[in-house]
Amino acid sequence: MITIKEIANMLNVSTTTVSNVIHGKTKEVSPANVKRIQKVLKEYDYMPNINARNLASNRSRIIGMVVKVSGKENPFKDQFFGELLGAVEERVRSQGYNLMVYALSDVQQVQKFILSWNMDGLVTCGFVEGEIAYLQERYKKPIVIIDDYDTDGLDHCINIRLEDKKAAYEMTKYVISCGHKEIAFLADNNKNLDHQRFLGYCQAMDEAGLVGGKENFLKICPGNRREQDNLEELYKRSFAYTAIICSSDYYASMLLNAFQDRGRRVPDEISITGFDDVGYASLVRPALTTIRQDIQRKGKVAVEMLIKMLRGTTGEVETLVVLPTQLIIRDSVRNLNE
Amino acid sequence: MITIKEIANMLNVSTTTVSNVIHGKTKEVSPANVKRIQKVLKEYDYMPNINARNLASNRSRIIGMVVKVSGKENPFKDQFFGELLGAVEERVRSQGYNLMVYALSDVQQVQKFILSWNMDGLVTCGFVEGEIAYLQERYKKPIVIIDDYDTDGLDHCINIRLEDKKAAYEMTKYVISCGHKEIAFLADNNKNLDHQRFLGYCQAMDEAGLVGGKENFLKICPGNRREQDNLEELYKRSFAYTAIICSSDYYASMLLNAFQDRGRRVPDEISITGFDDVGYASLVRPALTTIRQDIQRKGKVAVEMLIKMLRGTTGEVETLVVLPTQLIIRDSVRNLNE
DNA sequence: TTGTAAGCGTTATCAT
DNA sequence: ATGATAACGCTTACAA
Repeated sequence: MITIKEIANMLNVSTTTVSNVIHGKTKEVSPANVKRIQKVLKEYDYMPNINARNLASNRSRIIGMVVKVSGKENPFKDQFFGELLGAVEERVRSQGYNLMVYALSDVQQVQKFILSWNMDGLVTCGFVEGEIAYLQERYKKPIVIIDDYDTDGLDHCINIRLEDKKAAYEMTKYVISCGHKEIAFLADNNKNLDHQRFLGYCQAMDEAGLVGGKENFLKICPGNRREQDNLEELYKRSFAYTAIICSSDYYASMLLNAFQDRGRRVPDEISITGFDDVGYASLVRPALTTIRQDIQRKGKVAVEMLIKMLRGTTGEVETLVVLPTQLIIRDSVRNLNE
Repeated sequence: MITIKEIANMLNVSTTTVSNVIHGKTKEVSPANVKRIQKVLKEYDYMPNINARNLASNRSRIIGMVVKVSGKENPFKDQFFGELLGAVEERVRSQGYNLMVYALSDVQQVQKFILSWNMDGLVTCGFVEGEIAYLQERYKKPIVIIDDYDTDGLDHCINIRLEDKKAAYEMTKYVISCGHKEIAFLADNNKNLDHQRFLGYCQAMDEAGLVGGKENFLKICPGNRREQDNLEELYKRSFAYTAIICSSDYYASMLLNAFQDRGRRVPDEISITGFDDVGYASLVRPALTTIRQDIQRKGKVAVEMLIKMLRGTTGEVETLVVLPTQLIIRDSVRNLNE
């Protein structure tokens, strides 16, 4: 690969002049030289050495996307993360940046990578309050936090999430409007966004004079060897309900199959709802009644907010973006009024 | 962030000495200095500036993953790519490299990025013969090509793919063994790996004295506004068959729903098979009879082969890896013999 | 309009 | 065991 210095020597000009042409500062260079230099640039297919450029200019044009994992899982197996990543990549690239991807379990690792590479900005997913604060303290550049709670108001950090509580509230209200009274809520934990969804469920139950609360929180434990026991137990407990609000399409589908395999008909005998509206939500049978979120947009907005901070647009950048959701009614909830 | 030079000044030693300690070459440094330096290193939380390191050492520890896209799609919406990426990321990271991800439609773009960043290696997906050759000519470092045909034997390139033809052959034979005679093959094109699968189908049909061939190739065109017309047409044509071999679970599921929505029962009235065994293959109803491939392993092997080339292990590195597949029998094929 | 030269933070060669 | 010092390729004052 040809370098600036080599070109400068070839043409008997200075590296400054070549550099200026490369960066389109043609006003500072005589037309004749612009031409000569551009010709060589093209002829030798000049490519800048980005490492050198970064070192000299103290920036990197790298944006990191790091998603938190526990254990050895592959988070991108989940359609949600895959789609999110794709949207982020597109935005990052089209804005002239480069995307580095990490699945990490430890903030210290995150710190090491973003500092060493001198990354210009970071998009994170799944880290919680203390962890973000840790990062924010030692990494003084923009951070976008996706789908987290309790991380508001940190300096140079932006939160992006859904109206989780409202969405779950509306879903629950819809199910109640179909005549259901014994309704459970299911998730794999009760923190962060799952907790918000749980709160929405509780509120709707409360307002309808029905009993929600912790005793109707069903915990699902997928991915370990007790999964089958867990499903069996959930199956048994499900007889106490006519409907179950699940915090993801993934769990809704698992339930769907576990129940149907055991001979329980959905939605005739029990109704099930999902969350996210991922690709297969409309593919499973019965098709899932669910909450749609626009994952693509989430990724896009994330990067755009990041870039806005990067450019340091003098106008203040909002520090929180809450994306809308939409109730999608399909076939997995039975109308008991009919 | 503290630099080597600063540490050296603080301790009145040379940068060489500090550098040696950083790299664990403690034999070349007096025990006393090792201790003093390590203490400062820890105390000030030294992080190397990777750009500087890369510039000086003429490597980058970056591995690029680039998947070809046409148009503005998000390839990572497809579970296959998501899972592949996750596996690649894990391997890359655990080997001490860093992953940069691009979805590109143009090899020239690829060239620009990999050369500018001085990437140590590349994993590609979806580029075809001429494109790979173009890259290989100007990028003299290891390239791993996933799921491509007609790219064999290029220098410093490794191919990784499935026994596509054999898998389709076996699937077709299985369907035939269930008593089917009118069997179609469905894909969105007839090139590359889809073509290989088509060939496997043809061979099985041939051997059984049945008629396969182009006239029973069904072309599906998803993702554009003619999608519904296309599905309607496929529905009509399907009456000529008792079974359809699809080249992906994705298409099999689409068909499943298009047919069932129109009142055609699967598998009672028509059988459908998939390919890949992605997550929802067992979630849709009827659960898909399909060909399983180990995507996780594909990604893992890809990176491992790449690293092997990188290390320039003197033993010759194989230039082609063909991964096995497995026929998974579920409920989407009817046994006509019973 | 053009050129000189310092500096970015490392690595690595070669003396000492 | 330790230290000077050049080199990596580029950006950017500053000078001419």
